[in-house]
Amino acid sequence: MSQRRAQVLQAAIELLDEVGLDGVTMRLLASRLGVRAGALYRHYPSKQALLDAMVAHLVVPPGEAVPPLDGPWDERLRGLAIGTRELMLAHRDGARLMSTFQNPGSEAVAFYHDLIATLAAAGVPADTAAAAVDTVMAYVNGYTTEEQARSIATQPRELRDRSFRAGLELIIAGVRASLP
Amino acid sequence: MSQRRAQVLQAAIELLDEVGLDGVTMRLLASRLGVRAGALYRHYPSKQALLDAMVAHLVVPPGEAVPPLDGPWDERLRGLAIGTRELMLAHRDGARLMSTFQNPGSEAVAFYHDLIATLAAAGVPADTAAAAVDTVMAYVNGYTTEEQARSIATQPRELRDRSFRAGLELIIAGVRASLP
DNA sequence: GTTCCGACGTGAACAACGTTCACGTGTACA
DNA sequence: TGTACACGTGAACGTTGTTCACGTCGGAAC
Repeated sequence: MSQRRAQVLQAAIELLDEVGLDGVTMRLLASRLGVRAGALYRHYPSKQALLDAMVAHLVVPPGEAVPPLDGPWDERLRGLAIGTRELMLAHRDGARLMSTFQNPGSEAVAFYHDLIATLAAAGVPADTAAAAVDTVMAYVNGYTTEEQARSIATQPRELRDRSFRAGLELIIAGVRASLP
Repeated sequence: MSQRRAQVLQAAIELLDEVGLDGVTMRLLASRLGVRAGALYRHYPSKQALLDAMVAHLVVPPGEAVPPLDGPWDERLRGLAIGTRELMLAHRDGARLMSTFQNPGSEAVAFYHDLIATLAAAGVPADTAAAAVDTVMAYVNGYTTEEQARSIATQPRELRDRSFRAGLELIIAGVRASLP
């Protein structure tokens, strides 16, 4: 990736945290870089392409390895859920930003299948494992999206954490109850 | 509600099903009514107000009673989840539209508390009941949002129903396992 | 019957958005 | 010295939500 391209991406992420997703404008981003809006199209063919690059950069910060995914199956499921939520909460409107991403990406798909296989190896029936992962992901998306949409002047972080964990443990208990 | 106001709302919902949420434009909506865009502001102070009215109309079609909510607690929880998803799937981009709504509305809050009280009366501890409702709602939102975002050229409705039900039963099983 | 009012709509404008394009400008390499 | 390339300019285009001074028309009041 070109040097300038990376600078644009970096500035876009910083701008996101400052003004939120709706505030990220090609003109405003350009002005932060001391440049006119048209110049950005030298580096990204469209705003959507830039948003996609932001998601990819936030999901897998280059040079960082994916978490090991060890331990019993419930620990892995918990790790997936908590890690994903943490990723989304790390930036303003993180959940909404992720949902603008349509292209799942081959490594994300691979990660998904790995996780299911891992659960299966840990004793969870194949179809239950798939349902468990899907359910947890839907839950995390739904919970975190609403959490960030209404994050102004509501409960403190600790309470939201507790509430999130309570729902997660409910799902895990359901998976456990479905084991042979 | 004024006569014309209701016509605008009706046309907006029809337009939503035709062109999707992103296609709903004040100018296009006005042209469907044989009118210029500015005229719409006689009836709704902003586009957001119109979207809010659409959500309110779809959630509680005027003149229709809320479902009875009887039976054992798991039946009620199932009814909530399936009914909410059905509501969202009834219109194009329904889930995304609902999520543009910030104002929960007093009757929605009342419904929420009623449901929790109902679960409690059916033998679910108060905090477990609240967690259960929150978790189910987050799950439904997450599942249905993704479902509609990727609804083009994917699985048929029946398969998506089965997958949704599988996740829902997982959560219900989790609640059951948390009972004293 | 005239007057008045309120509901409704017009048409033109405004600011902001994403995007395009012909054109510059400087740096580095042959 | 010349040329290729990366980068940026500035002005425009079409679209969006929104505003506002101005019309029009029907019905109620005097």
